[in-house]
Amino acid sequence: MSDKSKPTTGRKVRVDAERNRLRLLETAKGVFADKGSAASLEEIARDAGVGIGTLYRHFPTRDALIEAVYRNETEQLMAAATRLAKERPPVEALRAWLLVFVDYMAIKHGMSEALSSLVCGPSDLYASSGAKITEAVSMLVKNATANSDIRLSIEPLDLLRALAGVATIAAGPSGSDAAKRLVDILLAGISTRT
Amino acid sequence: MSDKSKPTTGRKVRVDAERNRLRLLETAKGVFADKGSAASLEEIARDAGVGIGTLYRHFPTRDALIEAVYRNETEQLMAAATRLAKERPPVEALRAWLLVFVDYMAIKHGMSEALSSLVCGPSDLYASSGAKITEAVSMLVKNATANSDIRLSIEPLDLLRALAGVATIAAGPSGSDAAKRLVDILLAGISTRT
DNA sequence: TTTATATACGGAGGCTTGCTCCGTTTATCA
DNA sequence: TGATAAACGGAGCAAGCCTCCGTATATAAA
Repeated sequence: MSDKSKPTTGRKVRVDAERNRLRLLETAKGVFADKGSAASLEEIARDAGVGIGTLYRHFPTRDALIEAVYRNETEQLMAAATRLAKERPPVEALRAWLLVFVDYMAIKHGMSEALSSLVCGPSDLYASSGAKITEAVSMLVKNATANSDIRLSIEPLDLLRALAGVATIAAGPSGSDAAKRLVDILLAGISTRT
Repeated sequence: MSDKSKPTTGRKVRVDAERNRLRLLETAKGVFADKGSAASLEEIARDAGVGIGTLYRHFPTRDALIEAVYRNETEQLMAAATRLAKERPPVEALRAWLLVFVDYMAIKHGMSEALSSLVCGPSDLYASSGAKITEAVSMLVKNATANSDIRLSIEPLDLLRALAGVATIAAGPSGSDAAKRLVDILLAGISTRT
């Protein structure tokens, strides 16, 4: 993270460019949360007070913008995974993290949609963020299996996909509750304890 | 099903109208499967060899078309539920039906997306089809709980939502396998047997 | 068979949105 | 204080959604 984004030139990054980039990210976060990731990019540019051309220069595709917006969120999920792994016994850490995941999806309405694509990734677009989340959940799962708390007969990511599915489809508070109950069912389903 | 759609008049339904209706349904099924339910309606009309106006007369909204396309599918799901409930013990019937559900979602790529909306229904659009599927899964679940095979701590529909989520997000054969493993985990999670 | 007419057809056209291109403006550096 | 590389931003084209209405035709009556 020490590069100035343009190592090929001596010029510093212009402050207006960086400012607009941040304004766009902030605005996009709000708009995506409100209207889902299919929201109008023109609206985002307008709300951010920049031209549509500026938006497209910073983020050449819709997906590039989405990825940038949610990179921050995925990093928080990663951090939570690391912290929980240290603080709690394996299976509890896993449960707690899954609940954190559900909360993230619930709070940011539109985010669940984005996270779905992200968790999936037949496209390479979300590859880096997706890889991080995979890493997080895999670590938690590995700890729990090593401890013989659970037997895993499914890809760790598929657990997230199921949660993402419920949260995506049934948005709102009731969907969140459903997702939380689903966490218990899933954990019971893969538990070695009777 | 004995009405001629226009009981207010003596005229028969014109054969060209019915033919175009069927062509549109058939074409839409293919295009939705290929490109998801956001596919261009103009393309569907073009492929079906009719004008865009004709498409809109038969199906005033995109959702009307989607609903019509998948009504047939949901009826098959209903039929399968009824049949399985008669032929097998409760919990097996439930498992078998969930697997049928997964297969449906896997085979028709684009359908999973439509079914997601359908299974959800904050909109009334898919109300009738959604209600049928709810009915089907509820019956199977009720049988199994009455038999004390499972304890249900979650809405039956949420089971489908989880499956839909996995199938939607991870399309293709691997997604299908994942969804099938998920069925086992879910059933283990709500089973009363240790 | 011929005629009358209800009904369906289909595309032009108005509108919105996605995305590109390029002339104008401005922050940086010498 | 220029020179200039870089960013800005909106005009403009393409594509899609949906409506409207003149034209074509299947059906029913004579």
